[in-house]
Amino acid sequence: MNSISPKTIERLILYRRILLGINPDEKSHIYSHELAKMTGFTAAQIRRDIMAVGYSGSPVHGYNTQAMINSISDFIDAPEVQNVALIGVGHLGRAVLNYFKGRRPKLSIVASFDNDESKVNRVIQGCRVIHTNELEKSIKEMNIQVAILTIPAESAQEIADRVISAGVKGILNYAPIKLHTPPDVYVENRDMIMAVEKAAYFARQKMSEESFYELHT
Amino acid sequence: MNSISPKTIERLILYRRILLGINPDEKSHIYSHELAKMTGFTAAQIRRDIMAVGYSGSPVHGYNTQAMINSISDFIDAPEVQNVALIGVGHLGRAVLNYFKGRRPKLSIVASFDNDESKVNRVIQGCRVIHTNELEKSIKEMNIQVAILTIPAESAQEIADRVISAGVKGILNYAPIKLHTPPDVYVENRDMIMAVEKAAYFARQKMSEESFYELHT
DNA sequence: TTAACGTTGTTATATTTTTCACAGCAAATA
DNA sequence: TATTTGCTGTGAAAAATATAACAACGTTAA
Repeated sequence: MNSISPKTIERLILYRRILLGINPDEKSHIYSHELAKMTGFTAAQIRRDIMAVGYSGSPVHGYNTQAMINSISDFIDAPEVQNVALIGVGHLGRAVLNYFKGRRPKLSIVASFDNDESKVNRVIQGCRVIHTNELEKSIKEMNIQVAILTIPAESAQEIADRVISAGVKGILNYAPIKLHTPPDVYVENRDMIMAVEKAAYFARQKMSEESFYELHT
Repeated sequence: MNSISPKTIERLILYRRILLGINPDEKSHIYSHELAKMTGFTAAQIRRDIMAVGYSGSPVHGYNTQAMINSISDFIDAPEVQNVALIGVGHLGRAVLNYFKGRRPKLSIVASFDNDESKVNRVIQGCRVIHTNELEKSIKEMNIQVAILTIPAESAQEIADRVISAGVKGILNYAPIKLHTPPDVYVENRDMIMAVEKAAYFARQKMSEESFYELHT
């Protein structure tokens, strides 16, 4: 049972995205160093990652783009469509719905929830809004395993508890709070405030690196 | 020049957030294992990270929350306020503005940009919208070093090039595309589609782990 | 006073992740 | 035919990251 690293998963998802953007009629094959250039990773790392999904390229032509997409998809995607719920139809929720809409055939945001009566039953970004009262019921009915939390920090833990009780196993958490969850639930945190702080910190680092080199040339 | 790892930076930002949420009158000190419980990291790792910022606790009382906040802040924050720009005042942009507003005293989103005439000059989430035509000019005038890109993938590279030409050193990129940037610019990618795919993948993993254990007990 | 306790700071160890380096191979070339 | 070329796949090495382990040390309690 050799588990694959989360970082590799992220990269594989990126490779697939890039490959999907290539017209196979114009370019049926691709070399690891070409993908490296496009993704910013190293060629060796790409070869390693590809190894992990069990696909092999040709030493002469490189990787067949279609075959590689298929291998990655076999590895990453579920055999059938996975249903996803989005909780919190504010600006962020709408943005996610909009970005995501129709992008991944094997993933479908089938329900959105909000406790704002004025939103309930409206269809927003192609998704009908259900009242949060119905959260557990709807999640069970629709067999939803993944939940996206685009709600304020104050309500995040409560909602997390509720979706988990209804059977959700993966949470994408945009609330700037550490969720307390059982070990059989995966949580991916996307803290926007932290992201800005991080970018600002490393921007500063880059600036000081620059002045360092200027001094030493 | 001992550089600190990005992972440690992320954790430090989280520690500070948690510490800021503690009332110092009720709890003036905290032990590494308490922070561990709250953050989900291990106590050893927390002690390590704290070491990196040069703060020391007491073997008896643990860490003084205020002193620790100050040490982390001295380490993470710039001495003066860093100015940040947000480009793309759609749903996502508004969400970021709203989440971020007033959260970090040393970071200020001082300008937002959009090329939709109907938004220009309106004040959205407390920030006046400037036309994208004025991007370079405004960034230089306001001495902005960090840019948040909440725009569609199609325009992301062009905008990135432009903000970099105007002096930006850190980019927080929400567009689902790999930006091509010079080495003296830091890019933090926050790809929402990928985040959903990742959460879905690991949700599935958790489910199969579970059935694995069920079979073997 | 002395011993036991519980925590930090830090060194050592383990683990994970990335990079290097090169054998092996088919095609192109001489 | 023999040689060169330029790729992949992968074992080995290196680098980065996390964990374990424990001395040192006030405090508490006997």
